[in-house]
Amino acid sequence: MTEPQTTRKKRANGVESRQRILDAAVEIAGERGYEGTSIAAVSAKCGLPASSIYWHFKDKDDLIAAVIERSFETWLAAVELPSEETGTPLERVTAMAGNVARSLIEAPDFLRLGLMLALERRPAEPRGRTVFLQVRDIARAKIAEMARAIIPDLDEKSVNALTTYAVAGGDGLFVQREINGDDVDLVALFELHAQLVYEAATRMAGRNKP
Amino acid sequence: MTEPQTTRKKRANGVESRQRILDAAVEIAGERGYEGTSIAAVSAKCGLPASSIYWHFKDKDDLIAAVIERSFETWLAAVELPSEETGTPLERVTAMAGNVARSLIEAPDFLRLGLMLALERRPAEPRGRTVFLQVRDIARAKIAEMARAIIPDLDEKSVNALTTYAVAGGDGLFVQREINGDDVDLVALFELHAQLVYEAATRMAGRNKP
DNA sequence: CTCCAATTGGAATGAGTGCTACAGTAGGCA
DNA sequence: TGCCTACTGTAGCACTCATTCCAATTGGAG
Repeated sequence: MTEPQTTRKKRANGVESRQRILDAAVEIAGERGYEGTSIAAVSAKCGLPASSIYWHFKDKDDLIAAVIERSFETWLAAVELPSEETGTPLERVTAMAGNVARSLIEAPDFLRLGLMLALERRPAEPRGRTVFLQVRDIARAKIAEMARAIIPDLDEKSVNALTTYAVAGGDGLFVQREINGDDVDLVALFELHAQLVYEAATRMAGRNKP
Repeated sequence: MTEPQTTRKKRANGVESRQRILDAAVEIAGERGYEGTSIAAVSAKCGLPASSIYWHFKDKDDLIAAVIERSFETWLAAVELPSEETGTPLERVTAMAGNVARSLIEAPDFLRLGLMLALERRPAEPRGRTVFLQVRDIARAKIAEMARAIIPDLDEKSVNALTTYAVAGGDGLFVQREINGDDVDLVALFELHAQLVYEAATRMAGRNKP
């Protein structure tokens, strides 16, 4: 308690301040979007003056990008915990979908904010939007890879269409829950989605090599 | 040409001005969202001074709500044109889905702007958001009604889940296209979606009354 | 013509915007 | 002890925001 070892104790509470700023920013940005997130509002919510925000972040764009990055990491931590490796392929896929659904309930900021940024198409694209799209492409690639692994007979065009469809379903179901609230059973709908995509995949594969 | 009959010819070009304002506003709002839509920007784009905008619309909120309403009507006109009444139920459902997809390509403003508003959750909800959610519920009810008509054995819980899933898929696929652009074949994916939902529906019905 | 209402033009208002400059403070290290 | 770096606080800049006021303009009605 007196002496920290590896990372020496920061002289001031700068790290904590940074977190407080990000906490405030993620809340406001999730409520009001990019333009609606004013430095003054973040400052008021976290109790730190604007100059502190500008000490920690280059500008507003940088702040929003950092918010996206951190909320992505939070979400990743929520998804990647358990991964059932047993059971039929359908069971595995369904379990994973349920897992993603639960992680989105637990840490929805990433996708909510990301979709808000993604739908905007302003001339000068905010860095946060770029970050979101990159990170999203990684998730997309993972799904595609899984599809190829489970059903090797699929041609690339089918893999592509199925992956797009799978991601889209996830987005859409998430949006439903954001709109209609807790009476949308996200886990059940994600599991249904996984099942339908899986069946479509096997059918597509069968059409190629019967 | 000399004498109009029912509605007398307006003295000035007020109606056309209103349209020009809405045209400019729908473009900017679709780019930048609610907060990003400034009266000054709309004024610059449509060539009319801010005072004219305030003559036609009570305030910014009123303008955005009007934008939503008009773009909804535009979209409705694009959807409701043809409706195949022949073929198997699956063919009819698929044809309708393709129709919706084409209408969304032709008139995407309504859903793009609506989703942007829907994802925001600011304390004082903008009127435009309310309008969007109401109008969306109507579309939802139509889908549910169609599901009951085509597959009468479905219990209400299944109808509800399937309807939510169907709408969510539509939203999600639309978002994919907004993000990834024209290399997303919206019509094909909507048709795939319709097929999968239809099959899930028949299976659910079979589980009830085999 | 005059009168009136519909519409436009431009300027002004006051609050809020992102952002910066800079002085002040406090902890770790010499 | 004093210096350096990390951070906080105040004040303010230049600009934009939504909104309002009011003086033109325009075109049909009497």
